[in-house]
Amino acid sequence: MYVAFSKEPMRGIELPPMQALDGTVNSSNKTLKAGKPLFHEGDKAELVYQIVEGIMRTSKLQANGKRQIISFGYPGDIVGLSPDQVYHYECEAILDVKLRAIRKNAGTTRYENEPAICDLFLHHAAVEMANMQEHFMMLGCKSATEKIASFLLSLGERYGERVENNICFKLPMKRADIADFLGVTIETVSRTMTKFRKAGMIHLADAHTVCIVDMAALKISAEAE
Amino acid sequence: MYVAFSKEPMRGIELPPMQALDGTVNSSNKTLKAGKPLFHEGDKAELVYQIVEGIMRTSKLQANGKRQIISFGYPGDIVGLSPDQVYHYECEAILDVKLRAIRKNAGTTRYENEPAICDLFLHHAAVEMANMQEHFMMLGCKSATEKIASFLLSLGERYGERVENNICFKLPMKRADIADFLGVTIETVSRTMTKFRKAGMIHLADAHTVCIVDMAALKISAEAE
DNA sequence: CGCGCAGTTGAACCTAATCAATGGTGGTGG
DNA sequence: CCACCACCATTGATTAGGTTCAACTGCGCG
Repeated sequence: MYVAFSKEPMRGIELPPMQALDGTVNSSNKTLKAGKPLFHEGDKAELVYQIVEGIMRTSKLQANGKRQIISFGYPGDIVGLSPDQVYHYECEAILDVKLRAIRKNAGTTRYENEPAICDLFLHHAAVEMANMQEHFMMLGCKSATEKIASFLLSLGERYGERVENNICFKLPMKRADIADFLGVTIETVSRTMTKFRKAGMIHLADAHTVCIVDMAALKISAEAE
Repeated sequence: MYVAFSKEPMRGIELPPMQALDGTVNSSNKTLKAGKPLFHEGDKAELVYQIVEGIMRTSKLQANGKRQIISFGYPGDIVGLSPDQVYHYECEAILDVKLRAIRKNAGTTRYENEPAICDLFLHHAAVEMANMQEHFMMLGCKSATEKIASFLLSLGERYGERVENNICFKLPMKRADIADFLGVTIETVSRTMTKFRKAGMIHLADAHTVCIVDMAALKISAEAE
């Protein structure tokens, strides 16, 4: 689910056979329009989902209105796992999404009797935790320039396609999402992207289409102290 | 394992019966002196541990030498879980610790055949992830003053004892650990603690013994925008 | 007694936030 | 079909919070 630095391949194929949920036909699939919430922090945590198609964001809100984006969820990622009976974060669609409900939390959060699902979730959680640890480095140790360079590199590594020797990809999220993911302001994201563009490190066909032109320079920007 | 805001009680008692590991007597227990490492990032991940006594820290290092403390581990917490065959962070003792090795990762990271352990780890992981999400808020959304106030409050809530109407507790870690946990400098930690002290919000018997004198004021400092 | 480490305090600097204005784009309705 | 509006992104000027560099203090231990 994490964007930052994961080398983990998508795992959508590894799911155990779909279960009938509540006996309701098709209750195990769901679609959601871009911008719509899947659940909110504090909602009763009934279902765990896997993203089949589209992109989501998970986030937490502070009392003062500030928001921290926890992760961007891509196909294969799992959202909604909770240690108790409520969700602990917001989850919204950034693009139109298709989801599979993997499991209904029928009054328990324990999985002793479902070893296949338990193992799937645990493995997913361990991957996610490793990625979250990378994200901590991002938030705690890096300058704004380093954060944005790292962010672009990680998206390029994972979702980029080679076009005429450049690595190109879409930035489906808004500048505000990137800002809240990296713990900087919208203005800083914008200024830094412009700086990279003017330095010839990236090319922006439009605000949401990035080509990494000078990978080496971008890597230096991502690690420079 | 997380310090920030978890309401989860200690879970040391919930462990399944101790397993014989490699047939070696007592190989399942371990002690470590303060300051000594349990494992390093990149080490082969053979064992998962539960802290029985003492306090640990887990951290990651950047190329430029900067360090991010991921968590402070207290008794009951689990360290060493990994999605693959290597540890992804450093783990060191802050005080002398006693550990139980819960499981040897004998060439696999999957737990389908051990539902009790899998469920234990998954539940722990879900708690930990919820706590990490709180830590993201800390790093991404809060000012230095808010970070340090929040940190003191969370320690007070969890480990504090009431002494003459104040909440008192030990800060076993160094200022540098707190700084690297919160993503600020040592000087900022020191200055902010002094500020709280001079404002009559806390009392410091020594640098590692805190009493929260004015809880309400500290809570305001932790949330003020 | 003196060394070394941890913590505190001070002063100058700098990065990124804030405040403010402008440019661009997509969608809606006249 | 075009005009208008709302939202998003960019850019500029100023400010402030936190870092950096530096000096000093206090304590534990050989």
